[in-house]
Amino acid sequence: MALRIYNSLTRSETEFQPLEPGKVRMYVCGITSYAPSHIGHARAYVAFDVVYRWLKRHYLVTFVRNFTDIDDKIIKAAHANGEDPMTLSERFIRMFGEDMNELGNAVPDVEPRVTTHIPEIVRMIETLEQQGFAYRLDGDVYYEVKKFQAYGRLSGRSLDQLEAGARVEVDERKRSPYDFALWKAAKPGEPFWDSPFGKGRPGWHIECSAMAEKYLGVRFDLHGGGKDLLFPHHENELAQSCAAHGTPEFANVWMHNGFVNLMPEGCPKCEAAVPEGAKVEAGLTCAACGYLFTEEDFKMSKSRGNFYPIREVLARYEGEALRLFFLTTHYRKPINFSHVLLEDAEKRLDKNYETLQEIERFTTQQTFTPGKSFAGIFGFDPLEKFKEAMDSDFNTAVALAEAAEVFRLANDLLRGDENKRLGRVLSPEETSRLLLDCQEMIRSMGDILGLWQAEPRAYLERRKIAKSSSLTMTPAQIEALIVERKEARNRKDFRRSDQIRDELKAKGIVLKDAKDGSTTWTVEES
RNA sequence: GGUGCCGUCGCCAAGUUGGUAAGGCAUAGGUUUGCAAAACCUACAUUCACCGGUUCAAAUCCGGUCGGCACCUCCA
Repeated sequence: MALRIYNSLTRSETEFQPLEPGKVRMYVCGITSYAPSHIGHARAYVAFDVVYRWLKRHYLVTFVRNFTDIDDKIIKAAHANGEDPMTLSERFIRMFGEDMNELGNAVPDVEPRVTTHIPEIVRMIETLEQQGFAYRLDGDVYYEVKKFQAYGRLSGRSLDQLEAGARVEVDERKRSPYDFALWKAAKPGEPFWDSPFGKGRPGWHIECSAMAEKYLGVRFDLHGGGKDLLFPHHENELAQSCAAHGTPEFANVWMHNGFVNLMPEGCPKCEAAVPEGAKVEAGLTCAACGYLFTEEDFKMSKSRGNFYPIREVLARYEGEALRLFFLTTHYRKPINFSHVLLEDAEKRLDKNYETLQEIERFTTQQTFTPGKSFAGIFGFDPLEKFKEAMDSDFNTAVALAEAAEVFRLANDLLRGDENKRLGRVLSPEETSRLLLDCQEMIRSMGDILGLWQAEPRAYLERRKIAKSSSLTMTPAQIEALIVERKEARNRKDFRRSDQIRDELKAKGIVLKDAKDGSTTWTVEES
């Protein structure tokens, strides 16, 4: 089956055909580095990371994601704390890199910055000026949207419609309120570069056009970003690039991811609206379902302005859990951010790693004999269905369902008694071989989704430590009680052994007895 | 005012070129266990906001109603 992608430009899902056989060139709009990146960024870049990984399976991909490192907001933020704009920008770029790493996102092939591409930008503005698409105004240079026939094609609006809406503040000097700055004259105290238009800096939009051209050419395959960028950012990029290149097309396929919505003023669990005048604060319960509001819920409601920094989330949850949470919803649909859902994702991930650990334990202790493959024995191939899901406009929700099937089968195999699906008992050798197949499938799916790549033992150990922070006992004390319980069990003193179990349970520690007689412990999440 | 999206089990969420409802969490019963935990098995939407239409057949198409959201201004 061929890969089909929803194209914002045509508003339809179509089969993907690279411009150049075997190769894909993609551009994704990066951040403006003036503040810590938020969960909206996290979702967008996880979504496009999966796109990148999937495309890499079939093509030689060049992935470009820029940094807009000079901009009004950066200058403003820098002035606010008496810092050099470049220093501030650099700091947030570094933070962004750390956040992306925690989320398991691959590093793009090129991460160009505006400030190191001023000549390319200036050259493009000059071209636009020569072609009659730009005009100068008091040291600024503007793009004249009326000169570009197809303006509005991407976002599906006409200039007439836009002007009827008229929510932009009107700058009387401009020929149209929708004309946008290609170059901005420097005000005193602002950073600037010399140019034929005077001292100044690039406007927003032009940097992406110039850098895309430099690294990907006049035409390329994919252009991505958040839904909010569709207008005006992408519309303007398209207008600039086509005008400067004298071509009717720019990116072949435009992809836009849906938003992360923060919870409204209501209960995060049952979504019951908070009655007028009622107080919502941490420690109170929801009248409808009894859910206990936490500090975070409250904070989230207050910060509807999109500011939930990635690192605040990562301080409490595994980056991989946040990733899994995003992937349970198709990338184009909006997703509601909530702690309840994130905890679900984290629990699911913990169980996945427990299964992976069990597989490892079993298969390293057991030899296997070659024989029929997984698909040959079970009569179906989860990997094929997984691929079909990915080919359907990157349907990670369905892909995840296929992965869940493999995990269930692996657990079934690990039980060691009659296999329910096959209706017979498998030999250890056969079980081992099938488990290795499962492991291989999970690794392979995970390689695309950016999940399940950690060493299970290391992951589980880290989780245990993270969850232990609220514990009143040290691991050594716990281990000592486990030893005592084992002795009690050996002499069949179940009263004492259960007493120890209950004691630990009360402190949030759950014991797990394995078949081989060993006992492990996990921390119950509060 | 303009443009677009969405409303599927208690919660999250697939499915919309029409053909008889994926998966996860939760819940109930069972197997297993000295007891647990985990795991596995079984059950859990004759129904897809509502109303009407097209059709042999609709969650999927058409019209309408109600409800939620986004964009048109910086924003992933």
